[in-house]
Amino acid sequence: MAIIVDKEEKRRLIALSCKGLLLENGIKNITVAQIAKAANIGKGTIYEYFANKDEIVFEIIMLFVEQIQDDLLIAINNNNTLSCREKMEYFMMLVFSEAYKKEFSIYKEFLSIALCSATPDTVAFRVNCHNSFEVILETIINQGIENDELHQNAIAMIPMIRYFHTGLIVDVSIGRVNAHMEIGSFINSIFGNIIYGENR
Amino acid sequence: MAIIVDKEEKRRLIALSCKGLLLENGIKNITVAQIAKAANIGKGTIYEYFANKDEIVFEIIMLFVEQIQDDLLIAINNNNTLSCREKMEYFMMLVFSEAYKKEFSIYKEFLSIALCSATPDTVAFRVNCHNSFEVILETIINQGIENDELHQNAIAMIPMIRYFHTGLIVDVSIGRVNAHMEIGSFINSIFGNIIYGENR
Amino acid sequence: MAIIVDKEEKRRLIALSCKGLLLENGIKNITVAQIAKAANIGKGTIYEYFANKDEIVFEIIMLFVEQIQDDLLIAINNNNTLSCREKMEYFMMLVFSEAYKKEFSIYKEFLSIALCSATPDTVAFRVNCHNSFEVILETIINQGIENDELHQNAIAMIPMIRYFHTGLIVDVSIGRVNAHMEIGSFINSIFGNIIYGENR
Amino acid sequence: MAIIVDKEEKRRLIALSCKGLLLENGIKNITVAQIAKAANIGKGTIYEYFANKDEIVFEIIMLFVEQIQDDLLIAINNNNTLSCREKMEYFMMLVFSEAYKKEFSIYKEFLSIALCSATPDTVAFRVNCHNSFEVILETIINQGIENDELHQNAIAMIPMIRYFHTGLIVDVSIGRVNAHMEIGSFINSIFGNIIYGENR
DNA sequence: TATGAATGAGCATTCATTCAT
DNA sequence: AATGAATGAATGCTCATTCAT
Repeated sequence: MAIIVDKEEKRRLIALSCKGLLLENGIKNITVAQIAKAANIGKGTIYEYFANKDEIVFEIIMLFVEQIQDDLLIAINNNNTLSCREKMEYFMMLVFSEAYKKEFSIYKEFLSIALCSATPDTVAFRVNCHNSFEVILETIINQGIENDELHQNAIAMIPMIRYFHTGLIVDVSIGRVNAHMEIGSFINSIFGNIIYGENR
Repeated sequence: MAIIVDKEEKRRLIALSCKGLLLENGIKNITVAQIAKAANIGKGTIYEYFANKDEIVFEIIMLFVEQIQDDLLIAINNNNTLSCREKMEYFMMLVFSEAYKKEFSIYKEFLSIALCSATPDTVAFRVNCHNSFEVILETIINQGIENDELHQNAIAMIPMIRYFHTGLIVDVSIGRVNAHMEIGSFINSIFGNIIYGENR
Repeated sequence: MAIIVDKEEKRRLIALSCKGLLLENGIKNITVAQIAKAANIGKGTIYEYFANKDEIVFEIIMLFVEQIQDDLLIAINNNNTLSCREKMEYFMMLVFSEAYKKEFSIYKEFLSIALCSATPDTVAFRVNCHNSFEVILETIINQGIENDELHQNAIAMIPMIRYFHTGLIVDVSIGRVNAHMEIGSFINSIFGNIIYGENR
Repeated sequence: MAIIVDKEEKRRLIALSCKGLLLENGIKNITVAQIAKAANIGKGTIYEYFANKDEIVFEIIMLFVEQIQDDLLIAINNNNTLSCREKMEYFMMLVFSEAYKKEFSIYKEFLSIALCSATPDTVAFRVNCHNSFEVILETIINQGIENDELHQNAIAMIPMIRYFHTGLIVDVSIGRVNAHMEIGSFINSIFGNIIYGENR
């Protein structure tokens, strides 16, 4: 009896074989030939599982981003000695750390691609990223509320934090911005009860 | 004697002729042949004024972004009846408005390109963008401080607002985010004296 | 299963299809598009078998020069009624004959290219040419020694004969030199026991 | 009264300004723009004195080769302590010496160009080169005859020596030939009264 | 006479995708 | 199901030459 291969499973396997390739070359410079070689299959076979190159690239990126998110989640959950504030700082800094240099550049490439080609798939994936990100933030903030580090209404900050974080990623990539300092100020303004509006 | 041309001036002129082209096709799909045609000059002439294609594209983008910033500045200064809060909202919403749809997409493309190729020129330009943006914000916030709409320390918010705004641009481009709503919440949290940190 | 092609064999076939093309246009004016058309394959296919245009051109030239050498060898071996002196004359004259006009011009182009771009491949090939040339000369000279037409030490002349011949090719190409006459004199000086140095 | 410039004189002057340029870049990579800059005149002006680029290049090359020949002549005449044999060796070796490395490569380029484009001008120039070369050789050989180093008939060797020398230049450029050794053997065979033909 | 701005034909090379086997 | 040979459209850039001033 012939082996029936689960297409979705095979897509994953192909994508998985390319992680190293992506880290070495970046998304932009990858070719289908390289992917086929890395996955140890024929070029034609790729097209049995993916409609076009973009689909493959996307599958690999998804794998990556999910990986980063898992890392974040694990890192946060495994550090129960940290305060909410510390966790949030840790959480926001992780992608800027030296250890994540290559992953960071892949993430930037994802942003770059996604910015200009908002297909239903990219959108869905990006929404999914948001959610994962927010779940983690929620966990952290909830702990903060329990610890009396934060008010109940801090949950409402989540989208804003996300925008801040994304914007920071972009500006760190482009300009001469010091991520650590900016995150420090930001967290300070949250936890420091700084009031900007005049109380009238 | 042959005509002596002001190179910098000519660069501008060439770039200017291509604004429409860029709006139609987007940055990614533009070719040197198209640029030459749009500027009504020969392909070779392009290379008398620009070292390579990237330089031309960059010049055109600069023109665009500067235009947007000028529009912002004028819009803010010409609306003296608006409160600080209204101005800030207006300021943050402008790029998302229907009238700026095409310019918005050019700006996204700039971000997309800059994210993955941080040349000294892109960095310098991006830093310059920051500054212009911050100058406008400062004007708005200073007015708010004078009006007693904002505390003195509100000036410190500027970088954060910028990151928030950039992040929002990215997420609006990629995901299903409602810019108007998010900006509303954000401004609310600034002007509403919402305290997130527990007062201990 | 897809067809597996012998790359080396295919290189030869492609080169072979271009012999006529080269003879018509000369090496300098050939384009990859022409080569592809002559070989009746796609332009991209060329690059499956050759790293760049130079490699293709080189392969075609090799084909030509090998052909000339084979012709020489055959001509020499098939004319056993000729004396050593006659054979040597025949050998040196062949490339200048009307029948080899086009091949001669290809050889000149090879010299022209090789003169200014001594890659390892050109060098190896040229060394190989030397050797073939010398093998033929050796055969001829050995026969002369057996026939008592030449001294034993005549073998030592081989490199000098080769330089003479190459130099003559260059000068015939460039100046108004009569190959037949020059070869005649040269052979005369060899077989005529002419002594140039004073016997002291 | 306007200055009437002798066209031929101006051609020379332009060519002269480019000697350094040629030595740096080689003939192949030179552009008209570079020539104009080096000569400190406009690009258009070049075409007042030369019909096309080839003509300019040719003028520069002529200058060079003449220079080399002058050097040779001077070197030979200024070394009156040398024997005829030593002079001939010196004469043949000069172009291969380290001091003439760049000039040698220019000469190779000349050969390369001339091999494939035998215009009346190139031919005339090449013939002229022959003559200069032969004049020098004649001087050397005549001295040898006076010194009893050589027979009267040695004069007849001149063309052969020239072919040998040209061939050697080509082979040194292309293959792995040791000029010094080959010249040594050649001179030895001339001055050593080696007889190749059997005395019957 | 001198200029230098403008030109555009010309060309090697890449790579996603197809399809015969 | 798997393959990999074949493809050809698509594009940035150079540079000799012209010609208006």
